Amino acid sequence: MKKVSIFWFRRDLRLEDNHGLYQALKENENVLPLFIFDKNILDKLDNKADARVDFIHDQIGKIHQELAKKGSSILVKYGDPEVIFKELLNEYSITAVYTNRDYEPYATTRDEKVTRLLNKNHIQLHRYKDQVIFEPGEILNGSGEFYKVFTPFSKVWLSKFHSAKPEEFKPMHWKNLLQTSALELPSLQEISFTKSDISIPSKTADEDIIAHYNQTRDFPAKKGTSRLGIHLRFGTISIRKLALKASELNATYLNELIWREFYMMILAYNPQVVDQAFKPAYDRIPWRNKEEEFAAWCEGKTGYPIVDAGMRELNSTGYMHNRVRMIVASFLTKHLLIDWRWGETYFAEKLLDYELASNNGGWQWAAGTGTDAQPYFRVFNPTSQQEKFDKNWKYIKKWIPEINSDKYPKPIVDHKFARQRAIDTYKSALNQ
DNA sequence: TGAAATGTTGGGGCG
DNA sequence: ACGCCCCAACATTTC
Repeated sequence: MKKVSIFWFRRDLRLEDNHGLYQALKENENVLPLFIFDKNILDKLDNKADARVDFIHDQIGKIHQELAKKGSSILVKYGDPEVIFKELLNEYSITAVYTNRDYEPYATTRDEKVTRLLNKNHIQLHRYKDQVIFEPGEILNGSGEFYKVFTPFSKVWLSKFHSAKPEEFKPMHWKNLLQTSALELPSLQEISFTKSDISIPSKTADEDIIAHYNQTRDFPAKKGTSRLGIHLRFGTISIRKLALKASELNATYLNELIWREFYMMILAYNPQVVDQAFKPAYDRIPWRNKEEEFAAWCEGKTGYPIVDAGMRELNSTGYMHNRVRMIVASFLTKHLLIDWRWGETYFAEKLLDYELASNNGGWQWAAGTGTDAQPYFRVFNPTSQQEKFDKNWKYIKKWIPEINSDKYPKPIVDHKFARQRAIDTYKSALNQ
């Protein structure tokens, strides 16, 4: 049996500045890169033309080609990771396994199982910090507890960041890759998926966009946001490089990266937020949950142009501008009084840049149920939001061509009425 | 990273 | 010059 060390790729699909890969190559010879299409995750996706799976498949293909140039290859498997590792133990003499940490509830459980399996075989699973600047537990308050409010968290984050800037992991010791002929990659069909017709934007972060982020980010008709979400999700860019760039270019943008880590930390310490309000009292709200209203929201037929434009952008591109995400989330939870979990699930299915921690945090923020939440009586006015952020109707017209015709629906509910209903409903639920 | 209602202030018109 | 009113602009409170 061939003696190898394994580097297990997950949400870090790049060869440059990859912490775990760097360590594996530095400390071992014959490093075999591995990727597993995780059946546990993929089986839950109903859409078998999911652009994210397509994207991952493409990225693995690119890594495969890059490794071939170095005389190596990536081993790609499809199945339950624990089962796959059992098989690998029979095929290879494994000296160690390296990987980067992932803090989501499922990932944590999976990694514990794999750790137990490997340890039984006297193999270590070495895990490294790679997808964040500061991971859960690194930023705590004076009493050693996690922060429940963003602002003090961000102050500590920034001071730590400025006192010790992250460095790129290089040079990579490529000579320690296992030299092997190219291993076969499974096709999309072999993992039960097909090509999506949604294409993923390139990862070249336009520096101008980041530099002007604070001035342009709120206007959905402009190219004012980086659209790097999916690349942060799957690790096709390095958070270290991006955070350094952000700290040079735009404090507001850097702040968004801190929000990302804030919500990752909140999720790691409070895994129950996946399906419960961070503030338990808010689970007493009697959601109306009208199916037909939810359908109208999903389809972009609420009769509120800024809401409908956002939902249509999401449905046809897998992306929605961040300002509009807040507006549609406020509308669903406040105007229609539909459970934030319904909206969160819909976003999870549609958003290419879907990140559990951020999506959950954002929805709980909008619904007013989360940490550092907006008070429940803050109800976005979809009309004034539109007047502020899309006053020339440019974004709206792009996504709702029939906006001025009689085909466009009348408002699903009167704003003034719905606002009052939301405030009253929240108030009486919380006073119980 | 609200919005709407209510309160305050101060300038200008006017007797 | 003064008081009064109106009202816009801004500030504060309330939901």
